[in-house]
Amino acid sequence: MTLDALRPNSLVDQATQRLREEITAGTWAVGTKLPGETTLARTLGVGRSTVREALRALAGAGLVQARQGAGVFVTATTPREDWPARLRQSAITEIYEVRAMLEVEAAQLAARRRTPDDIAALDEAMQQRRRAATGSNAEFVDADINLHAAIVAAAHNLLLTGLFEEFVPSLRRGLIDLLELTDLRSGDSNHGEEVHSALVDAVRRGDAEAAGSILRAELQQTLTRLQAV
Amino acid sequence: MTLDALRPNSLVDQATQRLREEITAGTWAVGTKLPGETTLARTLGVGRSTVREALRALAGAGLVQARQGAGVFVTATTPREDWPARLRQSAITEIYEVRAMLEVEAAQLAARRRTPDDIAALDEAMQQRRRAATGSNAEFVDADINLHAAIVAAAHNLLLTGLFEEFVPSLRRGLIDLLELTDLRSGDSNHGEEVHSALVDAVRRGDAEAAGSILRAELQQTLTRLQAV
DNA sequence: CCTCTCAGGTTGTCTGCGAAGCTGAGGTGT
DNA sequence: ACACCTCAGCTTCGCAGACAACCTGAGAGG
Repeated sequence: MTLDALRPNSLVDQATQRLREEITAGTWAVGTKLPGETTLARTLGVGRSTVREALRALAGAGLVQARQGAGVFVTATTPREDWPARLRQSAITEIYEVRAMLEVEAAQLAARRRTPDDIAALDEAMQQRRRAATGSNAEFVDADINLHAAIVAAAHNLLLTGLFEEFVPSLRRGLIDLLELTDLRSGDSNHGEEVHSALVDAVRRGDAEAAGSILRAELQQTLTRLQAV
Repeated sequence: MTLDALRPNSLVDQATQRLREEITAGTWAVGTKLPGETTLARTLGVGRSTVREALRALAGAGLVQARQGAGVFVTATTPREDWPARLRQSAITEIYEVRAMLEVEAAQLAARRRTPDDIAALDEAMQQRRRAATGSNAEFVDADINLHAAIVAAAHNLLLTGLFEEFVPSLRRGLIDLLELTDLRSGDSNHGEEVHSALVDAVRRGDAEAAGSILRAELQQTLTRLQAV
């Protein structure tokens, strides 16, 4: 029961919420000073310590910043996005779609930029995926995702790598569910071996077009399967 | 000078940091209860209100959650990724590269999924971009980004739309800088008019291949310009 | 074995106090 | 006229104490 989250019970939570709303609404622009603690306490009708804790909560969320002797200043008007939560709420098909966008292009970049180290990592991940063929669905999915992560890493774009990592938990859940539901691996426990092998080879050869199209076809196929479930 | 951020001046900040470190280090697993406020105060050598404010900061960051009468519980061991900050730190070329990945595929999806409303929005954004041709670099960039945002929106993937919005601030800065430095618009204040017009038409016709390749070429060109700066 | 009661512990909130620090007005010296 | 200094008034910071509200688990009672 998430009833706790619905009722903004404590005064601190209420004060935090009201202040957050005013900040996001733009009542105080970025860089401007908030009213003093005592003033806020009077206007909100709460004690000073309550205001202080509310401001601390906002500071923890990255919206304000206090400077002793000077005041509390607005540092941002938009709260930090909670992407993990957002990913949990999004449909698996949407997640997979974005993942496909990132990864197809990443594979092309990887084919152009891969270093010997990258190729070694790809081979190792490929081996691991083969070994995981005898394991559980979760183990197989983990190995599969690791291989894909290695491809993304070979694109040598740190932002992209971080973004992909953000997707991994949702991806993992979605793929495991897919395997549980569709029996895709039955009789073919090492599902997708040839495709992935071809993909790694394309990256090794530096054949960007091949890498991109192989991966696009594979991801597209899985996406339609996901949509069918 | 960002010296303020480096020295964890206040006791609350120090307490917050120490608690955060312990949580991320796994001293207390997710779901477990932290020691009581009075105990923490004694352990950390600070007053109870100081501990309370530190806990509020962690709560604001999504690491802990307090339940009156029960205690303070760990809700996560990894802090929320601060993607805006991460984007600010990333190189503009990396940002632009990822943006290109997302947007090229988004344009293809948009060509397949666009509704009459989407097309109306695209036309409106295109008009606005033409009008902004007489304005400042910042205004022109804003109009340009709005058009691209409209294309992404037409792909009808909420996750993708949110992701793109996250990129906008960094994109805006990078593009404005590029215009300031390269004089790209001098003598051609409505730079890229034909390309964008062709792009919108491709989406209107539902020609995914054309939309994708037009946008890829355009973004690639800008990317090489960015790398040259 | 189930239910109720309750003592002890915990967080929530307020108030008062003093310390530390910033800021701008106004004076001072050159 | 300009640069520098001083300082009063504001702000946040931190502590302590008090009490309220609430949760939890142990033990009494059915």
